[in-house]
Amino acid sequence: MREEKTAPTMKDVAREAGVALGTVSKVVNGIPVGEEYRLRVEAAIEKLDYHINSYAKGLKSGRTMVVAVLFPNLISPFFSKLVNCINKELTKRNYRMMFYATDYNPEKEQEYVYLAEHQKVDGIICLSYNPKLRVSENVRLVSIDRYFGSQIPCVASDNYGGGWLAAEKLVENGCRHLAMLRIGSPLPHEPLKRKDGFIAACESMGVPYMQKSLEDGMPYTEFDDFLMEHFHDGKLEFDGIFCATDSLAYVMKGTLKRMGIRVPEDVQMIGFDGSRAFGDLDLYCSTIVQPMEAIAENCVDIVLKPKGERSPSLICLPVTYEYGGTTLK
Amino acid sequence: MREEKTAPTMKDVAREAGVALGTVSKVVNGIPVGEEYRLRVEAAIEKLDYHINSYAKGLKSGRTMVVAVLFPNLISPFFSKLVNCINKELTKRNYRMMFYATDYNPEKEQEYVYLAEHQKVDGIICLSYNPKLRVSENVRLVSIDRYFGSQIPCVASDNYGGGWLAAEKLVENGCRHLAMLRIGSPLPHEPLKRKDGFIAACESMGVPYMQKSLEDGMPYTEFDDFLMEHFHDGKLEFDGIFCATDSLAYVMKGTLKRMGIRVPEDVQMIGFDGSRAFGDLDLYCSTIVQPMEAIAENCVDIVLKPKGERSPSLICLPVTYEYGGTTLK
DNA sequence: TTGTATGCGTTATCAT
DNA sequence: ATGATAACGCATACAA
Repeated sequence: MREEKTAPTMKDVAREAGVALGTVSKVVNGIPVGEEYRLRVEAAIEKLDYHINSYAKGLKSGRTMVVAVLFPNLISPFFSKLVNCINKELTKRNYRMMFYATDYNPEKEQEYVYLAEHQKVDGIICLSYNPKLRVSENVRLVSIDRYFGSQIPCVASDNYGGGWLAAEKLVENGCRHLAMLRIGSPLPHEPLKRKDGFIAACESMGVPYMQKSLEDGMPYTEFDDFLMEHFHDGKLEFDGIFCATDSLAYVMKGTLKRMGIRVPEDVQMIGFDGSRAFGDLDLYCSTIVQPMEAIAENCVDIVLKPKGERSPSLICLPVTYEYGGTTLK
Repeated sequence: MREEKTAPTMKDVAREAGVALGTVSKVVNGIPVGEEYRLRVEAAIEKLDYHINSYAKGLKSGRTMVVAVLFPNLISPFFSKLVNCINKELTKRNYRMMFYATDYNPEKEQEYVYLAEHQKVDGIICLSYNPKLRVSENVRLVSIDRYFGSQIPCVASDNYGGGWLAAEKLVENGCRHLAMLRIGSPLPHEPLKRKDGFIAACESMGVPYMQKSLEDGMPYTEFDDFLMEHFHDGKLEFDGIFCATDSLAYVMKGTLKRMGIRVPEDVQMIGFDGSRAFGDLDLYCSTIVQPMEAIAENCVDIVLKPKGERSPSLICLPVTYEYGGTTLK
């Protein structure tokens, strides 16, 4: 009667190949050994269908080839698409991805950062809403969209440039009075710069603008009120709107339609993110597209850098404008 | 000068608490020890900020508290939402999720199944397109939407019932001539039953119907041709369309609009999945909603069942109809 | 260049 | 109930 079948170990391979344990280890890890030995070991590995035990390896070496990725969720298309890119990038480098959903909850974010550290991941990539996230010195952590200080590298889109570009494009398309709508997390983070860039562009071009920021918890209906306040004799006071996200632009498009205001004939609109229906079909609106692949690539590059190596504390990646039906062009 | 700081181990805790190593292990794992000892150990753990090394534990115990999740990608809203639910469900049970994107590639699917096995995950949940996926006996694997035989449990929506429900709802809304559009993977999988249920309902109600299946690689324009063939004198031959997915319904809505056919006035349309813009805003169409949470819960329940325990080989979960603008009600 | 021996942090099996 | 000790599978320093 056969004993309970258990996965073959290096010891088994060594016995099968008639070499020492250490030799097998070297072959497996690509350390040069005699041609003769290597072939024997490889044959034995093949024959026994041997695979290295990543837990034993991780225990011994301290490296686990796993990166933790912390995002609020996978529901929002921006998040899921970015996580998809990060995963692809990690896979390309033979790393695996452990995913944690933080649900926008600062305590969970902190808890999962600790958890991931104790789980001995090789690095953490997080998109955090916790302004005072703490992280141990031992683990590389890369932040997306939130700058935590010069010790923690942050990767983001060029939000400032994107805001600027949005204003420019609206004006290029003939708008003369702009407005910006956004939902303002009260906490500072990179996407806030969308507003700064937008305003700077307006002032630089000498174009009048107004803006409405909603505090985090407020219902979108506040925006409806804002629109109504500036709606006289069937006409809006502005002819171009920059929404801080595509999601917001999508909602406002509905509101405007209900008010009988035509987009883009009466008012043009630009969003931010580059979200597409079903991930790869139509844009929801004309938009400032974030370079997901580049963000992912930079995050992974940095998170996998050797611990000693210094890395930039903030990387801003260029955005582009894309037409999506809510502007003239 | 302090030595390179390294995480405290059970040994450190034991020394600090003045007890034996084994006692610490017991406390950590909730095995009863003397009150006195327990308190001392707990204090030491607190003081040293001790955390168990999951790799050492995994090496010894064989259990890793990690489940591998294999999906084609995280771009499609159906996938990302379902993965989000699965992750939530795993987290609830203190498990972690390792994610692998298979990119619809059968070889990758097989490779990642092997990889996950060798990585000693406690289970695998996969949505696979590989008809001849092989999996070792040692790992629990749960399949979503594809039945691999009675040894591998499969969780799916009640696709047959969903198809039936779609036909019923269209007729209820006044349709008298139905059509079904779908992109047929040539391989058998549960969603194929959408068609079967639809047809059975049509025949049971005595309602005439036609259907168009596209082979996997074909461009959607084939559907345009199909519509044109059945478009005479500004009128379609049918007044109700069931699309096999919301994504398809979304595309067809565009096509119909370009043809000057009004939805839902001229033709009503029902999709399948329950996808929402931005994950939680509007439905793209009237649709048969898949119960994501229930699917996730069942997958996780089964995948975490002890190895010996038998589980059902197929679970079909009830779907619901939801109005989304492309039907009269 | 190859083989041997030790230890990584845990769990589990024993005596005590 | 507690404590000493032997694995778990691998990497590596060191000896041959």
